[in-house]
This record gives sequence, C-alpha cells and structure tokens, in this order.
Amino acid sequence: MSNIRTVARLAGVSVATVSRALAKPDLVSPRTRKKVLAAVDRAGYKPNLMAVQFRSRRTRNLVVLVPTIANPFFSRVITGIQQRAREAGYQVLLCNTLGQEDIEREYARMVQNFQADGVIQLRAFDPFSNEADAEGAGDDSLLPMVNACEVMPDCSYPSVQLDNRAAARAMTDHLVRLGHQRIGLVKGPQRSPLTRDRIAGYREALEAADIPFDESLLCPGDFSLQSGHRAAGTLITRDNPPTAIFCENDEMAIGAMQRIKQAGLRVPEDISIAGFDDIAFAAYSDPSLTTIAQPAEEFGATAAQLLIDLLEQGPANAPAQVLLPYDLKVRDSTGPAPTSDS
Amino acid sequence: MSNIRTVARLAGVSVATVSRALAKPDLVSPRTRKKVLAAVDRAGYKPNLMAVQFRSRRTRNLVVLVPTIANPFFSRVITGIQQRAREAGYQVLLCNTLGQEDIEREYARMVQNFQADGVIQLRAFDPFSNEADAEGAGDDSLLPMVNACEVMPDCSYPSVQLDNRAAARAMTDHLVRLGHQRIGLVKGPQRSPLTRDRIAGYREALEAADIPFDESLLCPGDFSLQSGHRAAGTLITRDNPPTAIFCENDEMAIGAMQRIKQAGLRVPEDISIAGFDDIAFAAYSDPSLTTIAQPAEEFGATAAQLLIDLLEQGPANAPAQVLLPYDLKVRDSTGPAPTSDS
DNA sequence: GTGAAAGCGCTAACAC
DNA sequence: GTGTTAGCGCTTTCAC
Repeated sequence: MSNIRTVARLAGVSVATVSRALAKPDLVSPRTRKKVLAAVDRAGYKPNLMAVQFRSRRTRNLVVLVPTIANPFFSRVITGIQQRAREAGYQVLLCNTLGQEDIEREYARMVQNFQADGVIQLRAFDPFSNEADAEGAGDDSLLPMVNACEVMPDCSYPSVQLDNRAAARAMTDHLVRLGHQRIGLVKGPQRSPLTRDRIAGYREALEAADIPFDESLLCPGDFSLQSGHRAAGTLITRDNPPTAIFCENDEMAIGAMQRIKQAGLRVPEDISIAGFDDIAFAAYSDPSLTTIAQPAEEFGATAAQLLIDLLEQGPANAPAQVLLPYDLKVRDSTGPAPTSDS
Repeated sequence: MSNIRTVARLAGVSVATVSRALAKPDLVSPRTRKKVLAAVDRAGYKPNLMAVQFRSRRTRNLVVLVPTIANPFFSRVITGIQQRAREAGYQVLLCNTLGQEDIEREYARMVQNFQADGVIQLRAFDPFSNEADAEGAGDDSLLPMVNACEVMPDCSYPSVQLDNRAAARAMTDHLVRLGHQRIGLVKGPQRSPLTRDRIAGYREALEAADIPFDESLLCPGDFSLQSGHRAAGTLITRDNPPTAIFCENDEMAIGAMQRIKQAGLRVPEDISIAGFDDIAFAAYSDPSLTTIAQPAEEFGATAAQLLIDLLEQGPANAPAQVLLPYDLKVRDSTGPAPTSDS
C-alpha cells in the first residue's frame, strides 16, 4: 500500500505539500497541485483515514443510537439523517441498541474514544448520564448529542420531536366528533415520554368534550403487532366494550384490527381503529388505517443538522428544541359510532 | 484528556506495561495489572481508539452494505449480523446504500481506507469490481467481503443464500396442488438474481405438472407495496385472469391483496395470493399470507461468521457457499382454485 | 509556496 | 515481566 511519502517522492515534493494539496488545495500553486494529483493517481494512493482522523482529532463520523431498526418509522428517520450527514461530509454509524442500556452506553462511548464526533439518540435515555455521576466528575460540559423522536423530559440537549400531546388530542377529537364516547387506548412502553404525552392528549380531548376519563379503557402495549392483538382482545371482551380504539402506533393498530375481525366484528362499523406514525403498511391494511403522519425524514435531517451545528459552531446558549408538525390522515378504519348502544 | 503516559506515571510503570495490562492482561503480573487498573480509574483514562486502530492496523469494524434498511427482512438479517459480530468483538457500521452504486463504492472504500476490516454486502453487486479494472491493477487479491441474501452469480466471495429456486418451486407446487393452472407471478427487480432464480423455480414446478409456461402471466415489480398493487390490477383485468398470484415478496403480496379486494374479489375464494419472506406483517394481513419463511437472523449470523473467519484465518482455498433452508408457511391466503372455470 | 521536523497516542520488537 | 525505543501515516507549526 502506497503512503504519502511514495506520492511525495513521485511528485518530487515534500510530504507536507502532498498533505496540503489534498486537504487545502488553495494553499499550493496550481502547478504543484497538478503534479501531486498525478502522482496520487499513479501510486493508486488512498489516504489512511485512521491516520488522518487520529492526527486531526476528527472522524467525521456520527453515531446514531436506534432502539430497533425493525421499526419502519425509524428507518425513515435514519434515511433523513444519512442524507443530511452525507451532504455535510459526515458518515453515519448506525447502532441498533435493542433498547438495552449497556449496549447504548457502549456505543455512546465511541465519542469519548474518539471514534465519532457526536451522537444522535432516538430514545429518551441519556447514555452519558451515570458515567459522570459515578466518577463524581465535575465535567459538566455535555457531550455532543442530539435527542430526537422520543425526547427526554427537561432535555438539556438539542432535540427534535413531534407535539405528541397535540397529535393525540387531535386524533381523539376526531373520534369524539364521530360520536364515540368510550374510546380505548392502547399504550406504548410504560417508561416512554411518548406514551405519557399521548395519554395526556387523549385525556385533554375527552375533557374538552365532557367525557369522563375511564382508566380501565387503557391497555398496556409495547408497539408490537402482537401486543396490539392482545390488547384488542382484552378490550372487546370486557363489559361495555369501547366503540373505538386508539393505538399509540400503527403496528399495534394493525394487530388490533386482526383481533377484532377474528371476533367477527367489523371495522369501522362495529369498532373504529386509529393508529399513529403512518407507516407504509397503514395505507394497505384492510380497511386502510386512520393515523397520524409524522415527517420522519425531516426528523432525521433536522437532528443531523442540529448535531452538525453543535459540532461546528459549538453549543448555543440554549439548546434548540424543535417541534415538528403532525398530520391527521383520515382513512377507512374510523367511522361513526354505532347508534344502538351496546 | 488523559493519555497512556499519564496512567504510566500514576502507576509508576512504563507505557508499554500499561498497554499490555489493558490489551493482553495475562502478560503482566497480577500486582502490576492491579496498579495499572487503579491508575486508569484514577485518571479517568479512555484509550484513544483512533490511535489504537491506527497503530495496530485493525479497526474491529465491519461494514454492512444494505440496499434499504426499510425492508423488514433486512432488518432481521442485520440484527443477526450484529449479534454475531458483537460476540466476536467487532462493531457493525451499517451503510444504507439505497441501491446506488456510487454510495456503495464509497462505503466499500472504507476498507481500503483502513476504516473497517471487512464488508458484508447484501446485494448482488461487487463494489470493488471496476476500481481494479480501471487501475489495470494486477491486484487479484480479493478484498475481505462476504455476499449474503442476494448473491452474485459465479460469486468468488464467500456467500450465504437461500435456495431460491427450490423455494419458488415449492410455493408454485403448493398452488398447483390446489388445482391452480393459471398462476400469475409478480417479479422482483429485473436485474436481481433473486428474481431470476425464483422465476426458474416457478417454471420448473409448472413443467413438472405439465402446465404450459405463459410469459404473459409474469408482471414486473420492484418489491414495494405499490408495485404489488399495480401488478395485481394488471393481472385481474386481463382476459382469462389467473386464479392465483405468486408475489416474489410479502410487501407486493400485501399490495396485491388490497387491489384484489378493491375489485370486489375474495382471497382466496376467487384468487389465491402467495408471498415470499414471511415478514411480521404477513401473519397480520387479512387473510393471513401464505409465504416462504427465511431464517433471516441466521443469514446475518452466518455471514458475519464467514467474514470473521476470512479476517482471522485468511481466505480458504474455495470460498464457502452456504445455502440456508426455507420453510413454506401455508396460511389463509391460498386455497383451492375456483371450480367454475370462466 | 514549499520543506524540515516535531509530534498525535499508541503498539510491538527487542533488550534486560 | 517489564522497560526502552522506534515508528505507524499523517498534519502542522515554523523557517525559509
């Protein structure tokens, strides 16, 4: 493998000049630059990026911490991140953490080990938190991180998120206007702020319509198809079942829909179903799913931009907190509440 | 930031000893090791991995080239890769190439730039190919790469794939046994070997049953929901429409199913539908989808293992070519051919 | 505009 | 077992 010295010899210049010709072309004369480029070509020279990064203390790598790449919503977010990063000359290292904190910490440490310049975290968890605590380190300078999608409460990092409360309120309101009074809610993971915000929005809409909040209409879920299926089973077999079910994501809504049809009920004539995220399959379920669309790629692009700003311009006084718009997509899975009660 | 010298001073040993204590603990005495570890802790020392990798000429990074992470099948494969890689002490750098050759080449170059030790390519395309040609380089030593899932014909790299021909044949045979004589086939991307192999299997099954091959029953597709929807539209509105449609992946099958129901036809009473891959949504479509299950995680784990072997033991005489088993999952979307021939 | 030379932080011979 | 030392390939002062 040829190195910078080979090229220098071939071009009849010093290694410093080769380095400059490649990294800062306007610092060398056009003639020299040409000579160097020719030599590079002749030697088949490829700079050893490990050496470059080691020496210049920058990797141009961004680490993305994603709980699961199997989630179609995240894959769109990631695509957005990658596009923006590429434009700015950064590479993206995707880390599938499976939501496990130790894996998350391990990957986040790549920044401390100089393997990456910054982190985009798609989950409400601070992978740097208890390290500093444990060390009793007075190191209060935050590491370069941006939090997107699911954002930590009182987040001291720049963040990008949806107004989940408003979106859930809008969806619940849509159901209320269709005449539904008993609306089931299939929740996401208990600890997620997303879950809490969406429940809050749901409650707000009920209050605004003077419908009493009934805790027993809430069902646990974990964003999987299976959990939606299970939750729907619980809800439709209870006394006085709901006439509509709002699921906190589309997978659970699709799972719920199957369970309802298996029970011989019709969607939306007997029960309306609503989801959240607008994944590709939402438009292809039967009936097609009413849901909240999120600008997923924009989440990614915005998060990448915030991180790049942070890296290249240093931390601002107050970290940016971006709120992105939602879009209520009314399709065929929601309809008027059945008139004959019970 | 503290470095190895700080630690050496603190522990009262040489830098070499610190290096050894960390990388090869059994080469130093327990006492020294303890002293070093204590110093590491006290200094809050984190090795600069850029320096380590630069110096040792190994990154312990594996690059995975994936056409699109939005594909649920790939996300399972990737999970398998990551698990095996982690066990062996490697990190995975996921590169979403969107099937674009220039992006693929760019990422593959990370190996040449010493940013990664090897590549796992999930698409039938050699990102290193025309580089060598262009340079006229006599460099016939293949770069460390493993090809998985969609494998290049006459592949000179180690590879892992399904016996796609046998699988397609099994599925077609399943439909033939149900009495179907006119079986539509929705193809994948034209250039993919997957597509060709599956068509070959389809033809074999027809031949075995003495059913003449009818080219007009083949429809183009690109593995997307939309393309399945479109293809089904074409097939059901033609003269003498097929009584079954075999789609080369599940997304297209789900798209096709929607189109068929929109036309007022029933699945499987009027038309049977079959898919390929067994993604999570396949079991949750209405009716649930008959499909070919692939051991996706195992694809990933096997590919990772082959690459690690290649890296740690050097190339074998003949590259390993692994064939993984398929599993025909008969669900509710396929049934007997309608008796009244129209 | 260019070259000489000093390292970045670490590992790996090689001595002892 | 441990220390000394010579770099890995590159960037970046600092002279000229």
